[in-house]
Parts: sequence; C-alpha cells; structure tokens
Amino acid sequence: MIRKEFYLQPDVVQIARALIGKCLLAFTDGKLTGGIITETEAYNGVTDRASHAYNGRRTQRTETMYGTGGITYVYFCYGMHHMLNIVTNVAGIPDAVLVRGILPRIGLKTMENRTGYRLSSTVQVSGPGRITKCLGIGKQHNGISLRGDRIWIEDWDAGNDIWEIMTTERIGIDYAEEDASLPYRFVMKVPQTKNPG
DNA sequence: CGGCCGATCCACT
DNA sequence: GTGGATCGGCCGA
Repeated sequence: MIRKEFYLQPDVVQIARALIGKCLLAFTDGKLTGGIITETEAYNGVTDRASHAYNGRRTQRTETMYGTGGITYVYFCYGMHHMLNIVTNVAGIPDAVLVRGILPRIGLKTMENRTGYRLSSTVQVSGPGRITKCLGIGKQHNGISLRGDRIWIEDWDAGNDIWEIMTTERIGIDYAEEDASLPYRFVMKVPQTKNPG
C-alpha cells in the first residue's frame, strides 16, 4: 500500500504521472477487484478552471477535495456515471487526480459480471465511468481513506515492461478556456499483446 | 424552486 | 460523428 506521504506531495501533476503503472484495488460487495492505472488527469487546485474547486469554490460536493491527500473524491456526472478521483496535497488545497483507465488484473470475472463487458488482461478499460462500474465504486465511497481496506493503491512490479507514458490535454473540459490545453493528462502506452481466444 | 448542464457512454449511421 | 439517456449539483431569482 502506498505510503501516506506520496499523496501529500505538493505537485498534483507529478502525482498524476507517478500513479501510472501502479495498481488500484477495491474491495466492494465482498469482492476484490483491481487493475493497473493506465490513464490519469490532474486537477490543479483553485487556479485550474477545469476543477470543481476553481476560484476556491466550496460546496458540499467539492468539500471532499479540500481534505487531506490520500482520500477519494467520488462524484456523480451526466446522470449515470460515477468518477473516481484521488485527493492530493495537504488539507485546504483542493488538488485531485481523476482515474480514467486501468488494465484489469484482479477479479476480472467479478468485473465482467458487474458490467457485462468481456475483459482481457491485455486490453485496458478506458473511461472514468467504466472504471467505477468495474470496481463497484459509487458515491458511498466518497471521501474514504486510501489507506483503509475498501479502496487503495499498491506499487506494482512492471517486470520487464518498459511503459512509455504519453502526455496530452485533458478530455471533456472545453469550458475551462485556456486551462483546457494544459498537459495534465497521462496515458500509459499499453504493450500490445495478442488477445487470447 | 426552476432551469441549465456536466471531468460520459453507447448505439446507431 | 452524432444524439439520446438521465439526474444531482449549482446558481440565480
């Protein structure tokens, strides 16, 4: 399990990049599921127009982002999707990292049952709404510790794989004006492997 | 309290 | 590439 200090680091963009290749795990509904994080986006505090906490906005929803680094921020969007974010930095600074993609590693059967998807350990699941569906994460998981036994992150041995990380603009934030073009999205180039079966 | 809209996904063309 | 689904958060009145 990743140490608490990791989440308290002041540079959320660095953390978003560093989270690529680590393993996200969730124990929900009595089932363990997880996968390697392949895609993240950083949301950089009160100066980031793309962030829910832009300009210091504090509401019941955004309050979670102001918590101490190392907790979740789960919110509901588009009337049907839950988004999982990792809150970072010290209390009072609303930095967060949106998890957008994983490479399934643990509990594939459970994830398939939850979603109806046909999963493969070599094909990444991309899309923040899909991730939470796979892992069984909902708003009941908002604001919980990443050092507990429900949702947590582990370092992962990449073995001989050298994973190239690409940097791009964030997705779906056209409203963020000039901040929409910031290089805050990180994507792991998944090694192409033959799909079984 | 009413209305707008979003850090999306899927089916269809 | 487009549009429908679908609903809570947020804001202004």
